[in-house]
Amino acid sequence: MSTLTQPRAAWRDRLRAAGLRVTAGRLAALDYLDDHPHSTAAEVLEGVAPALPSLSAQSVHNIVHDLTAVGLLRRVDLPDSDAARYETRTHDNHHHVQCVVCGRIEDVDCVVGHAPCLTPSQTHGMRILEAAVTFRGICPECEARTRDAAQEG
Amino acid sequence: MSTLTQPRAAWRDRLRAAGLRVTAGRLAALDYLDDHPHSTAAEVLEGVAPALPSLSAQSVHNIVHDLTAVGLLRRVDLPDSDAARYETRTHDNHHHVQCVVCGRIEDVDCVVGHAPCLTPSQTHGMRILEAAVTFRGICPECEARTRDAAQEG
DNA sequence: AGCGCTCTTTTGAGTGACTCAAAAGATCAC
DNA sequence: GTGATCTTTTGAGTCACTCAAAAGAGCGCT
Repeated sequence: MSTLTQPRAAWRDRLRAAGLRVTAGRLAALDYLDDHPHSTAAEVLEGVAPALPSLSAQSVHNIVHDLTAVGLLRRVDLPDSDAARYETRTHDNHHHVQCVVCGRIEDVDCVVGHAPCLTPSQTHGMRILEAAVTFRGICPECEARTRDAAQEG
Repeated sequence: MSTLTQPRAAWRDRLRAAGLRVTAGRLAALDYLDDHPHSTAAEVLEGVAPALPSLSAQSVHNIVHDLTAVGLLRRVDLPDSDAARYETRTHDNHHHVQCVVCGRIEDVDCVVGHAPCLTPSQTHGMRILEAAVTFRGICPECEARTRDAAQEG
């Protein structure tokens, strides 16, 4: 049922290549985040619990921290979100759209080469390394629901 | 010595217009944030303490929350920042550059009309309301310091 | 100017994400 | 298999922020 882009064997190789040991917790977290991008540490813990009930919240924090450090995960900080989120899509500098109503998060590719977001008008002398862009919007479902509610009134 | 863009009398009027009472804490917080943009609640508390030692941390949280709600302040959520930041520049949809070394934050105007950041390639059907953009870079001072350190090695 | 209703601030406790540290446990090179 | 080393666990602690009730201040009204 899952739509994993990386089989477990690939994760094993990438963990080893990063100099990290292959553990059940790390594989489970990578699998879960591959299938459920933009999850918080708490969500990873909950999602992994059925298969790995012994995994502690602490370990999940260690895991996402370590895997982010070696580039196997990317940390996503969204405005108005209390907890950090993580995803397996790394090194492609994509951005995110979030529905302000339901909180749904989707990826948005950044057009490499054009990257208009990387050329701000004034940089205060700073050399720009990257741009973190979060679009806030309303998804079709929530917009329809809002419209329906308005018509009923 | 201060470079306030708004005299106190203006803040009084804007507070009253928003239906809020004029209190010493609110005026002090507005003054401080006008002079020290992108400050956290803790920084506001510290900066205001000399003039208003009785003001509690709780009150500062109330103040920035309430003033943000009525549009007198704007909340800024920066990646890798544990605390929310606030500024008096509202309603002009500007963005921010942050130095990844020293953490310095500067404003970046958004070119109204062109606003390339508001037209992502795919929106997943979402109607985009706004884009929150944070540029990460290195400020001249930190770059020079890095260069000097490299030459010494 | 003074009274009093209402909004603010204060005080105190509590939540939730995350960190630090030491001991128990698992991984992997040999 | 065995042991050194890395991970996980367990437990305590920090920090930003919230909730709630009582004390206090602002301001409309007379």
